[in-house]
Amino acid sequence: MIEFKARLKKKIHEKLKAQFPLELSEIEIGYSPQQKFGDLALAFPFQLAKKMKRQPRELASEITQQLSSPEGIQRIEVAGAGYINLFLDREKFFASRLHRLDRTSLSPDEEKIIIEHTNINPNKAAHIGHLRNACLGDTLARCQKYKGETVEVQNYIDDTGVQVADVVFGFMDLEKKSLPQIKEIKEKFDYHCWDLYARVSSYFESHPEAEKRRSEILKKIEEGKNPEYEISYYISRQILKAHLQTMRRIGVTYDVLPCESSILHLKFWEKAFSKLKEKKSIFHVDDGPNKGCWVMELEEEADKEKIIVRSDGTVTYVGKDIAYQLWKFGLLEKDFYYEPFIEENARTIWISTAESKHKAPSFGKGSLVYNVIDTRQAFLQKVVVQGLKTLKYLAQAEKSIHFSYEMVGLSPKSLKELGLILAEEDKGKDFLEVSGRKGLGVKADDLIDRLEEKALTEVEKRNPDLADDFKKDTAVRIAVGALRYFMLKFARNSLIVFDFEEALSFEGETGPYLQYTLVRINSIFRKLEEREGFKEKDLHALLLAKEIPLGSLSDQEQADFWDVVLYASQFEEEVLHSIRSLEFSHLAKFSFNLSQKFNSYYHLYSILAEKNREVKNIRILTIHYIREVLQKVLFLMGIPQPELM
RNA sequence: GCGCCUGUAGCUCAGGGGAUAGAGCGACGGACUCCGGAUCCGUAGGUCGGGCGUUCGAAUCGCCCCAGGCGUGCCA
Repeated sequence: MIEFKARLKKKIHEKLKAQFPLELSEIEIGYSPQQKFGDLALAFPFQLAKKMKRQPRELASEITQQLSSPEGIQRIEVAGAGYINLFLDREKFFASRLHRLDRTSLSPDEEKIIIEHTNINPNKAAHIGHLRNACLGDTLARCQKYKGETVEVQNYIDDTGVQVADVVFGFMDLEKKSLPQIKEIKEKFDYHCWDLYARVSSYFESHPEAEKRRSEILKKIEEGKNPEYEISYYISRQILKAHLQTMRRIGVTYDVLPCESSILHLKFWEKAFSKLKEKKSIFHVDDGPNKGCWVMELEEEADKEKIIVRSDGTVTYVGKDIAYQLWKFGLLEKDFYYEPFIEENARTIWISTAESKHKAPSFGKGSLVYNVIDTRQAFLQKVVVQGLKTLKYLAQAEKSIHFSYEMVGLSPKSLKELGLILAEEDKGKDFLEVSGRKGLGVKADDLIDRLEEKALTEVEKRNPDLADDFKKDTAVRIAVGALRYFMLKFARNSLIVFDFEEALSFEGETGPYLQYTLVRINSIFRKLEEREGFKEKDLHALLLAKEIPLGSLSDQEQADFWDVVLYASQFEEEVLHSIRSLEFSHLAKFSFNLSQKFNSYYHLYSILAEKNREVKNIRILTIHYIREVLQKVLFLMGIPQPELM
């Protein structure tokens, strides 16, 4: 539809530009709200009427005369106060859609796109908030790749921060364990650390004197070659592996894992620091409360300054982030080394190192960078962009995009289900923030386990005779479908108050509903083959038709057929719209609406039982078209396809 | 205080300046001698937080109020 509209727009402009003051960009082609108003609608006569000081309706009819019937358009009508409604030539349009099924009208705009997402501190298990992040980031990556872009997915690992140090403290000082003893832990390691981290946090609250030990651990981790460092290294790598495995379960993967430890050892910050000083992006403060710090003045609030380097000379998190952002654009004049971290489906995921030991691909040097981080970090992301601006990297500042989204909260009901007790201060709240520090949250693997369990029960109910492995595999797909759709269906600025009942639902607007729709379509094709020997090649023969003779359909069926086909044809527009607005709830909505339209159609028009060959063939082509679109859109959302369910 | 975000049906949420504001859940009532009922059809349910403005046209844009959330650390 994108290329169809583009051609049409040009044609309209050609025909009108001599007589009307109309720019190509002013012609917007929208969709009519109802079939009786046609398929496409032009509203520009309203603007034109104003410009020319004339009646819109009158102008619209003049324009309609002038346009006659462009190619592909069967009829043009003036409607309402001045709309021009276009009726497509359905037979030609549908045939051309079928011919274009394996082509795309999208094309890349960038050299290379970098998407950073997930970024979980490697000191505890992943939770539902992280799942939202990963689902959004992964869907963006899939859509950009579909568009034809070169995409690199980075997952930043903060392996030297206080969170990891806290768990080191937990193991060494609270549990009194040595590294060999830690390695013997049988329990799921990320789960063990989840509890331990919460214990450490509350320990620090009641034992302020332990602070000293905490800073000592931090220092030792940075120095390396001591038990604290060895343990921290073990923890962060072990938990990172657990995170990657969790994400693998829902079909999310990465290209490279840049680590903070590498940034530290390779002195990325020092390089960035000298650049910032050189360009006077940051200033040394000589007196006042921030005496001794290096600060950046904030664009919008001139009286406020953001500390980049503390008075003791250590750099803050934002400072390191600026260095990392410069690296992503290839502007730092420094680079990481890499080694393979794990193999996944015959693909290597690389992790950054401080030494050159392996031949590795080149990463970074993006032309467009997305940072998928929740909205609470908006301020810091702004500071990072301002860093680029003050360094005069204006183009890159424009191309640093904070893909922000609201957090996932917990309803008091789901807390109760988890057996967690509300703190006094939290009573009366509608929702609670997920907090790793407090151990407050739904662990990602727990949720996926529960989804799989429920899906398995449902599969058992419907298909008791299938092989166990097959049932299990199907349940996994359904679970992933349910989870990924759930994470995408909300607009990104909408706070998700997590509720088990809602998340575990497989009916209505859910992933399984979409999967079920596809399974149904496939089942029709399977039966066509079983009962009538209708094969792939027979379908291909039908697809070649130059025109589809819709005359054999009843008026009502023509209308119903057209409703679903015209909608399905908007797929790539939806992809583009979702990318541009970073709003993948559009894509989710589209897939759901399309499924709904199919399901209604399905109940009205039988395919297998239809006697009229022409009618039957059109129906076969219709559901094939829907299937093709639905498969693509599900893939973009990372929703797997079950064979049966 | 300042900045960002949110307010739409009982609940959860969609709505890209355009024609009669839509789904899902829940409630109630129905559906094929069947291509899979994880489905479909119908009914009830709305001062789009309030006000003013811009516009041929506002849930959508602007301003002001009201209510809520999140930022605003020499934490990350």
